Amino acid sequence: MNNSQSIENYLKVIFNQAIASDDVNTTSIAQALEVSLPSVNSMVKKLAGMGLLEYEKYKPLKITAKGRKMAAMIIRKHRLTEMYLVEKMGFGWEEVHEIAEQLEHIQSTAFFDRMDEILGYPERDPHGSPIPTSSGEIATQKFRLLSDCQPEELVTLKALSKTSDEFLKYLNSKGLALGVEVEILEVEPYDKNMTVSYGGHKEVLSALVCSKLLVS
Amino acid sequence: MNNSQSIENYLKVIFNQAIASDDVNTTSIAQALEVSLPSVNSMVKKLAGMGLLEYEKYKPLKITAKGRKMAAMIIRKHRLTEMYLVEKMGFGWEEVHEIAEQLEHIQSTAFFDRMDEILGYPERDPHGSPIPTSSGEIATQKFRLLSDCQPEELVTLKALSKTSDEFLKYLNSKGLALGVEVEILEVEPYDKNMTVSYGGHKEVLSALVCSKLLVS
DNA sequence: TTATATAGTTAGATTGGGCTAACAAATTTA
DNA sequence: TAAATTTGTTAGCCCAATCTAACTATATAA
Repeated sequence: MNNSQSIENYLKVIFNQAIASDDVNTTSIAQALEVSLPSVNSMVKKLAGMGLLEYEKYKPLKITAKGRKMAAMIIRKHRLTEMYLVEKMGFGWEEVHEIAEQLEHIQSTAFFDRMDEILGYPERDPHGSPIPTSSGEIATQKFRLLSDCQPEELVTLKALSKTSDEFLKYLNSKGLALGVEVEILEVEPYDKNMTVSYGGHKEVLSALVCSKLLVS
Repeated sequence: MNNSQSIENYLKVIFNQAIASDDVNTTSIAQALEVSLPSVNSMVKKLAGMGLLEYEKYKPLKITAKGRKMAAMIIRKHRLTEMYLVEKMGFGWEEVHEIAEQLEHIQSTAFFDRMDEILGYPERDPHGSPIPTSSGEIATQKFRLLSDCQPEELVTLKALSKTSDEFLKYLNSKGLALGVEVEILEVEPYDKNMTVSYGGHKEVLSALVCSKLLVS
């Protein structure tokens, strides 16, 4: 068996960091997975041996095409699962990450392909992140941050950038969901708090919140 | 984390063997899991240490109430999954065992409880085996073997005793499914082959097949 | 009832994935 | 540019789960 859960978790983290910065460093992997640096070091060597990474001592890591593809398949499983749990099993978008973290390691591709089919080949998961296709292609995110928008703009909430259960619960409490149209009324220059309007009422959103909302 | 997949697999096998013979021996566990005897020996000690088994050197093993309950929860996950895959995802009954073997190790009980709810709290899985409740109760099988029936009896196929993909495919090819009414026409004394009638046609079923069909 | 076969156990090695402690390279910053 | 900090590496250990080889009980059969 070539792919353990451990290997898959490393690959996923590395893939995600490669999107942000192309070069990946060992320390950030260690932090993301909450393991020690030596653990990362030895796993990185193993992944390199499997042709999933390019590794040279003391140099930044690079993920290979093979590694990228394998990571995409894991992320596909994760995001299809999240979508299925929300759409077909009635879970809330704040409940599904945890469950999908476990299900993404299921080997059977038939299982996920059937989910995909039942869902009608969705392009995005419940948090607006793109779902890789069964051939490993993944759409590039092309949304703006709400925090980069100006007063008087009218935008639609399309996705979230750094989610967590708490953040999702906060959004629930504010009635914010994907697809909601938001008008920017005012930006406070000092702390970048935004006063916005949606669903017929006004809200003040902090800079922290606005930096996690992707709109178009 | 107290329950690894390995522990769960041992427990499941031990539970199943305890149904058949109450006392369980090490060798049969080793065969079922395809591991060596020393591996079983050390795992058995660990399970005993966890209070799931009673173990004394050179004596037959006994599963404790705690062990039985934990095994029931794993089997519940397995059988609910099989039912869900067949009823809600369109898989054939010969495809689901493999997938359920993996899904049964998912921790989230909410996931399985939701399946249960969506399925309407089914009592049996697609192969007629009872599904333990969320509190760990499991219905006792009270069917007869088709091979124990006599000519002129009219029985209904209720469950299967020793399934495999090949056996299920064979049943598919013969149009045999749970709920089918079968009339026993003749039993050949020499080899116990049965001539039966169902769905408007006659078939001859071997003793091997008849010994795997549970009827009432 | 003794010999043999079977079942169970122990000792010790191996592999995967993790750790700490100690050290080396690279990068920052004074 | 030299010193200090951060980042990456190596050595060596641990634990879970497996294995083989060697041994001990128990059960079976001559």
